[in-house]
Order: sequence, then C-alpha cells, then structure tokens
Amino acid sequence: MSRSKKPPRSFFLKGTVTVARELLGMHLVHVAADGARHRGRIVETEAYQGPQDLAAHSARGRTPRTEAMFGPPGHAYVYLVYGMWNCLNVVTARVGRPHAVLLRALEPIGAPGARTWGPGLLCQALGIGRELNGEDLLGNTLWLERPPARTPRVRIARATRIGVDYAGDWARRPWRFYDLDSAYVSTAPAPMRAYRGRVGK
DNA sequence: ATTTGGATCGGT
DNA sequence: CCGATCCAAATT
Repeated sequence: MSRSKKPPRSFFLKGTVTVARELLGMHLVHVAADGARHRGRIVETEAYQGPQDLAAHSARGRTPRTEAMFGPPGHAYVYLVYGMWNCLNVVTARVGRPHAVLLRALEPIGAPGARTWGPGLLCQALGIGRELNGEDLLGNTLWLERPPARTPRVRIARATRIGVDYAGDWARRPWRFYDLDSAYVSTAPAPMRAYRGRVGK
C-alpha cells in the first residue's frame, strides 16, 4: 500500500524548522486558472518563526497582510515584495502562532528552461499570485507531494536566511536549508553546516 | 495624508 | 552598487 502523495495536515505541525528541512525534495504543484499544470522540486527553503523572530513579517503583529500566517497550518501565505514579486510560504503552526516556511527555489519539472531560482521567480514561473493567499494546500489547486520512495540521499546545507539583515541577532539563525548540489539554489552564502540526508519525508 | 522601506532580481 | 515598481504599515 502506498501512502498518499500529499503530506497530511499533521505534517505542517512537526515544527517549523523540521518542516523547512523536510520540504526539500518534495514537489510543488499548481493548477492555474486556465488549467495549466506547473510542477517543481523544492531545493531551498527558509523557516520564519514569529512573533519572536524579528525577521518574520508576523513580528510586527497581526495585520491584514499577515492574516494567513496567523491562520491554520497547511495553507499558503503569499505576499508582494519590492513592488513586483510574489513570494509563497507554507503556514506551519496552529492558529494564532504565526510561523511559516518560505519556498525559495525549485528545480523545474516538465518545463525545461523555467526560471525558478529565488522566491520571486518561483512564483512567476508557477503562475502563483496573491489570489492564492490563504489557499488550503490539501486542496486541488496548489499542493505538495512527497517524492517517490527510495529517492537518493542528497547533500543538504544549512545556513543563515537571505535578505533579513534588519533582524539583528535573528538574522544569524541557521534557518535556511538547501540542496547543495542543485543548480537552482538562489544566492549562496557558504553553508554553516552540511550533511547528507534523505529528503521529502 | 504622507513617508518609508521591503523575506527580489538583473544589470553595471 | 543601482534601479524598477507598488503597497503595507508606520508616522505626521
């Protein structure tokens, strides 16, 4: 018997850092409004653990923008940055605890040449916009899939998060994970630590 | 009502 | 390093 490919709701409650780590290797799938299907393999993530974590949007309280981050686990939080890019997060804690994992890069699957390195390009390539803010990831529009069993182990790097210099000490937390051997990882400060591990629990 | 600056990216 | 481009949130 094969287990379902979609991780169950409980997956998103395993702890934000654990979820960030275990999302590596999973597939992200989006069925656009016009029926077009997009798919990619997750190769880079970051954990955000508000409200204490000053790098998290939710550190500044519950606002209209961050509402989804305060909502139930396993839903999308999509926001606009720098006036032109959308970024996709997965909510990873119970209602009222604003944790999320930012999906930073994918390896394209079935779309050679797709530009999916970095959170903004990832959303652009998969057709993900703010209309998906709050979307349930256990539905049939936007979801995750575990990789096939017996996927080879990959080298995983753990490092500091990108673009959060404003967060003081929190910027030094090693809450970024990426596949060391992927050509699609966005900017790469040297890993603080690397190890081999199985991906996509 | 106005200002500020951002979980980015590509080009110089 | 810089500019693009828009909007949320803070400030006046």
